[in-house]
Amino acid sequence: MPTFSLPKTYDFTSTERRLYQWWEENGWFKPENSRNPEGKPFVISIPPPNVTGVLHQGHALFVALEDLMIRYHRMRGRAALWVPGTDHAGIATQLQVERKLLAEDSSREEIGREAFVQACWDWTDRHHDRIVGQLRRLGASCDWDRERFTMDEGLSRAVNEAFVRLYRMGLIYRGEYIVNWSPGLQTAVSDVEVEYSDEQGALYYFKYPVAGADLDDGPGVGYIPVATTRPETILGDTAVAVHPDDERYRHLIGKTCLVPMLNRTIPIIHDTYVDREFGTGALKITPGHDPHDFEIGQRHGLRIINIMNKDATLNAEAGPYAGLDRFEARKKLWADMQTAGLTIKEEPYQLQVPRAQRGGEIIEPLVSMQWWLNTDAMAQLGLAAVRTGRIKIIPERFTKVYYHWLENLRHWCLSRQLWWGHRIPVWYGPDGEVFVARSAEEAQAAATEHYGEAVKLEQDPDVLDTWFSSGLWPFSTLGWPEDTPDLRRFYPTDVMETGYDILFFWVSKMIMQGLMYTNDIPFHTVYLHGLVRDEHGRKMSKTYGNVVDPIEVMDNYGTDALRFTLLTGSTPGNDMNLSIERIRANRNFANKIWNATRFVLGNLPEDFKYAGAPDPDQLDLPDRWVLHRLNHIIDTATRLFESYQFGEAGRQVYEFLWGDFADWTIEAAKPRLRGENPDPVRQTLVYVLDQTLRLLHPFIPYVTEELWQHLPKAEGEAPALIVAAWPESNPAFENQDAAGAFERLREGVRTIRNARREYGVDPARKIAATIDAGDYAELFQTMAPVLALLARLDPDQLVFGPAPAGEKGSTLVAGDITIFLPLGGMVDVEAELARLQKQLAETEKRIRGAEARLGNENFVSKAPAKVVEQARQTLADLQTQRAKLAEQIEALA
RNA sequence: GGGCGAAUAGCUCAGUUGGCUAGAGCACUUCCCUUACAAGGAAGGGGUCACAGGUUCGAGUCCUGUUUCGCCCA
Repeated sequence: MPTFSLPKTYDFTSTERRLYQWWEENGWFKPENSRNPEGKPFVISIPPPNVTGVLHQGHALFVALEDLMIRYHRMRGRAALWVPGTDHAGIATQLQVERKLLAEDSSREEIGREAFVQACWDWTDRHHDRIVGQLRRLGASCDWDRERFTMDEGLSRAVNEAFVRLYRMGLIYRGEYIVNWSPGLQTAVSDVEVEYSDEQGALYYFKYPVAGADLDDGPGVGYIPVATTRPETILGDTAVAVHPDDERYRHLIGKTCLVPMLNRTIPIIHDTYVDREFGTGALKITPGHDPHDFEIGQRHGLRIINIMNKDATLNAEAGPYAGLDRFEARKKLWADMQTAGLTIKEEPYQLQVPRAQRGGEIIEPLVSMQWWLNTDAMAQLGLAAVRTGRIKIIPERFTKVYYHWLENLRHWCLSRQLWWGHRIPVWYGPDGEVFVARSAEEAQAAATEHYGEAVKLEQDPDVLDTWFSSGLWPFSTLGWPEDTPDLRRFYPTDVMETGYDILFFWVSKMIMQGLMYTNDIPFHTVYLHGLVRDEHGRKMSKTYGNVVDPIEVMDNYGTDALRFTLLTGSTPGNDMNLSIERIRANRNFANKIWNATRFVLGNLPEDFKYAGAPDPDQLDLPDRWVLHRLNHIIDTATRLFESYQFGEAGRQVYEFLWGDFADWTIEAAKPRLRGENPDPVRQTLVYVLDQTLRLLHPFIPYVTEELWQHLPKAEGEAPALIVAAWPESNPAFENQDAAGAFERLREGVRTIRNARREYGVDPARKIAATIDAGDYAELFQTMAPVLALLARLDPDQLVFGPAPAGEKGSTLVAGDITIFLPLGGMVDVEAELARLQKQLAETEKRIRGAEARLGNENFVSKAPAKVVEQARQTLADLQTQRAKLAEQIEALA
């Protein structure tokens, strides 16, 4: 009878690659091939992974979420477009290539800039296929024909265009300010690329000698006591500051003191920034090597001394300490000061050490010449876009974080002293004249005009911060600055889905830059996900050895299992703990769907004609019930999708498929499939399964597509689940009565099963039963074969009506249904009595609760009618149950 | 120092306009290879929803405070 045979377990390895290829070959990832190609688009730009990176759970999570949204909207008939691509990841890539050169006993300096950039391209090309292949493996339904790379020609043009525009608006300027310098990487990094770690250090107290006084005259006269965590910066001090109201030091304001060991004369100034409570209450000022000091220095017109070389050794300004590394210099200077009697004490101190986000080395603040972006106006635009609700952030609490950050945004240091990246589109003439242009040719032309003759120009050696090009991503990938058809049709995009950890790095920059150049928001919704941690909530790290490799997981449990775990285990904005146990459970879920489908297909005759949505009037109770439930689950899932509660949607459908469809619908179908009129049962099974596979497709695309392909199709149905229509609830399936009746049947079955266990009835033994179902008697009677199968009753001894008098057995009460099991000698009268009394006690307790509730005038008058009605119904049911129980107890006693 | 999040079963977590006896997976107990599925089925045990107040007819859910842990910002 079966028209084919599916293997007993779902083999994902053979399925996944084949299906992905099939989808792609048919062009279903493209908006042009959606069911409604001219319809409203739904667009996501991928957060471009580092092109040289390796897939981790963060990637897996974002792919799962974004692919889910894309597939959902595609099924809903939107022209869904997911724009893929990768990021050149300036520092990360450069570091990798440098490491490789080092292994070959070479260096970037040795091979030169041009060869180095070429090496980076080679490296990029080699790694590109790996990361992209891994994204594909996750099932990402991106339009690969539209794939972009941040360094490709079009995007590079976009970067230059953006830079030139900002420059002409007067927002980009070159200046010598304090930056976060990474000595190992030999480049400036932006504020967001610095992380502060709490580390044990020391606070060094020492004497700042007052000029013309004697040290021995003590604090406040001979010297000012000062404390610092970085003694080597003393060498760059250009003032000592005290609070203007500080009695201890105010008389010294205007005098000068001498820099220890160097004996440079520096002024003693006053500034309310000084915290009198901290340290000694006096502050050394090093404008060249501390951001706060830099600001104080600007206020007071102090000299800036740079004591450090780019590699963090000290320079000539450090006098005798020149040439020493920063930490050696700290030791030596302190030792010398001890000898000179200038030190007071050292005490342990918890300090916040600035470290590079990449590489982790200690960042040195220092002053250098960089290109800067004035973000004041952009920040206002970015704030307004969210404040007015044009852009919504999910979860909502992150809007506050976003506001706070933008309200305090400082100018953005755009230059990076790297070789891998977008070269800053600035050229210098022989006299230092600046030419900012979209290309070398344009710069040359401008220079020729300026000088009246062709001159040789030098391009700025630096590259731009990677995040500058990433900030253009949602529109540069669609063709901006050209006015392309894609840009017109697909911009603004819809959702930006990414991790909350890059809200500042990236999301804010896309919003600001989008508003700046496109005069529009880049997306209307920002959906932020959390970090994927290990099963005990620890951050995954190679050193811990707790990394759960997505590739390995997919090898062992399948892509669907991984996706479903990530999707149902996470809630927006919260970190999630990923455990293999859970993944295994979800692999089992895939297998459950597989086998449920096997059952359905195995029960279809060869000439089966699928009619689509069944006519409920032709159906039995279990079918009408499951359609009613299906209706509910469709509405619930859709509502949850629309409110971005994907995890909850997945869990609900899971419960439905396993708990309602597999455990009850299929079981209840079994006897009827063997009965006289199996066709309506088959129709229902196919229909419900078809609809459920649709609901699950965005979560677990592979197993659902594979199975859906085997299902019979209605006339004119889509060729693949990926482009099939999202289910809609059907008012004709709404049937509260059938739902209620089947729930009672379920309750009856459960009660019988429970009693069988309690009395130790052999599971294989079919027993007799007399069921008094009251108002449901007729319905139950028609369901006799179903009841018999589910509760393992003997169909020949299944009687409907009142329990026979005087027979030995057990009487079960479930609501208004009474079931008598003639178990004869297995039943002990006393135990039976005790069981019934226990149930009666419980029932009475609940009745008291319900009565108290309904007796409350306020509840009846204030609670919604629906809730009150439900409470009354519950009470009535309980009262019926109580009466039946009392009856039984009396009969036994 | 400021802000945010978490605290619910042994473990990992759901629980979003406040409304049935607070759910799931894993683990646990007992039983079953019943022709869809042992990656399964059936029946169970297990929770003072961190603590203390408050609002409300009704609070895991809202408000205030406290404790512990984590994150972000300065």
